[in-house]
Amino acid sequence: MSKFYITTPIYYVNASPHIGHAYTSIICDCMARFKRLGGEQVYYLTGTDEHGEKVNQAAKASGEDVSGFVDRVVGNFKKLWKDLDVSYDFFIRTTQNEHKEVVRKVITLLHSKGDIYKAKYQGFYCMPCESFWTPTQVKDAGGVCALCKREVEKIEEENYFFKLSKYEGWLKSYLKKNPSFIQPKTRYNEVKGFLDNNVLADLCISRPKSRVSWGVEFPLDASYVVYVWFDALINYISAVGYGSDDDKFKQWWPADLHLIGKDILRHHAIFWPVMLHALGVSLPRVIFAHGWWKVEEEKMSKSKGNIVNPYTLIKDVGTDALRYFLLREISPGADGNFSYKAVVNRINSDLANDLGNLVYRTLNMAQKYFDGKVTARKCSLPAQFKKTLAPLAQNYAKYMDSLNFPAALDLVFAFVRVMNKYIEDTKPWALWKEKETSRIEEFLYALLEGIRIVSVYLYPFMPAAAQAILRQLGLKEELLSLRECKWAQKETYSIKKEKPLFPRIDVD
RNA sequence: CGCGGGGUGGAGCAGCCGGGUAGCUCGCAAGGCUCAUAACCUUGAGGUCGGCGGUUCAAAUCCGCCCCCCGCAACCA
Repeated sequence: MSKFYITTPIYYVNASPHIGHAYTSIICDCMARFKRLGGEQVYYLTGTDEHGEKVNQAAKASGEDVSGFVDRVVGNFKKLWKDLDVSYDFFIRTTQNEHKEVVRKVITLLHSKGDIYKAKYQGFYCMPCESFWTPTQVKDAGGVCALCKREVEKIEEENYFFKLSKYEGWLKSYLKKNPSFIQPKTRYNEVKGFLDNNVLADLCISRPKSRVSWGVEFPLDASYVVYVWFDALINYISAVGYGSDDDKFKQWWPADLHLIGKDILRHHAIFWPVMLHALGVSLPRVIFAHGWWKVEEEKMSKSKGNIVNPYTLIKDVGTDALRYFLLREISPGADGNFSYKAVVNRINSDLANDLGNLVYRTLNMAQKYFDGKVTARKCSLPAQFKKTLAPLAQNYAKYMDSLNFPAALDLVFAFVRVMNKYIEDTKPWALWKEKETSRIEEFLYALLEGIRIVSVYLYPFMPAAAQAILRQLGLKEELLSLRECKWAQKETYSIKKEKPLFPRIDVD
């Protein structure tokens, strides 16, 4: 049995989760569930990044002590994942001792290998960004922080540096040899372009406690804490036993997929691979950066006040419909536009009209005509089913593996539409008047089999709906496996019809 | 000449790598049906594939030039 280790970024806890966080975790959840459907052993890691001055300040701003504050925000994240049916296997917090231990081990090891050194640093520091700038960088930016354009502070202090520069050549050749390491392709090009146009400077990985107090204490020098990103990235290995549980680490590492947002591409595509290489640890197989949701064509931002709250959406449309919208509307590399109109439109046409109505009308006929008991009769696969089911079976996994969720769903819904058409073409209401009961039963059996198969394919996207379908077909959840996507697996159906899966949403 | 995306019927997108009748969803129009969530099914209207030029028997797809839009600040997936 093969394994699949998938990760979200660890979310920064200076504020509560919004739709973007939900999107990232839902993508990973869809992948994780898809892999489980295929019988793979999955380890789905998520968690929180809790150090750094910004967290400290956020805690102060809300009048809480830091550890109470982070606990509370972490609670918000965990609750959201529960409500969104995010099936992670482990939740790591960078404030956990186990993690901090590993961070210290990593630094000690890199130091012993000669990749960390202490140096006096002269330059400029941007407090809010926790970033250093050389005089040239500040000058180019016009005398301010090159990132945020705010005032910088001239500083001269000693810090610890990680020798990124030493590995620049290695990283370039690694990327050249592994063109699928960073996905999608545009992001790969971006990283390559960045490396071609810039010289990698060594990375400052310590912060004096006088300035940043909330962090992992630097192992070589108690007057410093570890730079928050250096601490954070290590979660991907500390969570699976690096430096503490060799068997576990061997079982799961390397990660098969680091899913990230495009904003943190450089940390994952440059710092992280070099850190691992310097440690002598193998690299993750794929780093995939997804796009961003715009809201009504505008960038989502706190300052614009247009942050979409996932809880409001769960309340309005439900978890499955929200997951479906986010995964169906755009494929993960691209940016997308979020609007309530688009959400409602998508739900009504795909979920209520096509899928929900198909299930409802089919079950209704099964009850009306056969009192809910439908048995296989000459259950050969209708020709029109075969025509769409074959490409579905053939390409579903391929699309899922490449995170092309819209393409996978298109295939599934093409089959849903074929079944709706099959009902029109067969005209069961006419057959009923002619007392052609055995033909109707054959027809209904075909539909029930088709719906059963659809429920399996939809499970990664809408786990609760898939389970509800199986339940109404009188089947057990264990049948959620790609192996079950074959025709005529069941002999009898005992229908237990419930309310429509997805009620239409009326807009006022 | 900074870097990276993008410009395809009313809207949103796929197709472009490996040229060969322009595809999907929504919307719109007409019709059909009634098992069904005013749902479903059929048919139709609607595109000089940003512009110009080149390669080719043939270009949305390859090459060159040009125009326009977005990101490459912060909060932040």
